[in-house]
Amino acid sequence: MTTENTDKDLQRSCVGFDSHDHAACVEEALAEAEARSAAEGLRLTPVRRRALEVLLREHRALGAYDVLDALREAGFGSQPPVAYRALDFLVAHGFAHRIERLNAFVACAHPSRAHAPAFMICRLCEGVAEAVSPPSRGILGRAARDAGFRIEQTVVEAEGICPACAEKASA
Amino acid sequence: MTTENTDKDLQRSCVGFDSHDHAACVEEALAEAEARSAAEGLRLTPVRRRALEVLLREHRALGAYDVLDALREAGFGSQPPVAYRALDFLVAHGFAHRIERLNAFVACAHPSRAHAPAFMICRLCEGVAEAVSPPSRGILGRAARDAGFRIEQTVVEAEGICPACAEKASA
DNA sequence: AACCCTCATGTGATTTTATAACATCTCATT
DNA sequence: AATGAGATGTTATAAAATCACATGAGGGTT
Repeated sequence: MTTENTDKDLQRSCVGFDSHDHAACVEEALAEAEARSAAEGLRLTPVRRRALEVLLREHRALGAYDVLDALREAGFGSQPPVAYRALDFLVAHGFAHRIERLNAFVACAHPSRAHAPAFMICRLCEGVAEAVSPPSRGILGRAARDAGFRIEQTVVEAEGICPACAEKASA
Repeated sequence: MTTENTDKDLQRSCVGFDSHDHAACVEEALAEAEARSAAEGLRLTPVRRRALEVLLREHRALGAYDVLDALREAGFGSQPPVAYRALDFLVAHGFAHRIERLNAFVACAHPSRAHAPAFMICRLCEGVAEAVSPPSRGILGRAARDAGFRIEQTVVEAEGICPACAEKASA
């Protein structure tokens, strides 16, 4: 985690897909998560908080075992359930999302607001951008209405090339 | 596979999500696949054909290992790559789709026509319905255009309750 | 304080899903 | 017959996820 700054910086520059003050953005998101947890009686325990921090810092999709490595290094348990349970909590309460396509997880970019997330995943830099989507619109909403299908949860993910990587590739 | 006719019938009645002459639908789809393979020089070999037939018959999402079991029973190889390779071929050429949410595969409901598929997955009967979607519309298309993201592939899946199961539940 | 209850954590073992690596086979072409 | 590309088969292993069970930490009650 400390030996690959070049790679990480590339990823960050690509993620979002715009640049920003990342340290501040992590702090802010953590503070917001704590505030909401307090308000809603959620138990954002040390492991859970740390797992969220890891996702926020990396700012891209991380596998459960990547998170587990980080948690182990931070002195928490070292078995898979440790990571999966923390991630389950974060996903269940909207602090993070699961990216099905990658079997991986990202911190939510729009926490504390109900939304059906849609993701753009860069195949080259692995960056993940989250778009807010008005629920029940688009093809799925229409098809569901036509079919009489009751949607409970949606998975909307696009894989492709982000602007930064496209530019890099063409240069 | 032969001892659960009741369950399978329930599933079938739920899938699509409408009823139809399933045997004919399977035959038709296989014939169509063969015709297209011949036309495009694709090699729809015995294993691949059989894998497609299995998916068509079940008419719901099957895990790779379910398909493998069926292939083994049919006298083909019994190791995972046998199923994964056949499924890779089917997916690559649009005869089947992968359902990321379920780590499973379904036969394509609209083969021989380019489309970005969208799925409705019933949480109760495991039925899967496929909607045709005009490419690059809806939330993803808009978000991608705004972000300058070049979409190569999309995953659009909704999980919920199909009409038949909803009716059954409320009855 | 002692008790109880609930939820969270830690660990070992296992299951499920997927791929790597390599030998053999098939079949069209030369 | 010789070649070569693609398909198949097998062994082994990797990657992702869950099960089962013991322990622990905090509340609330008596």
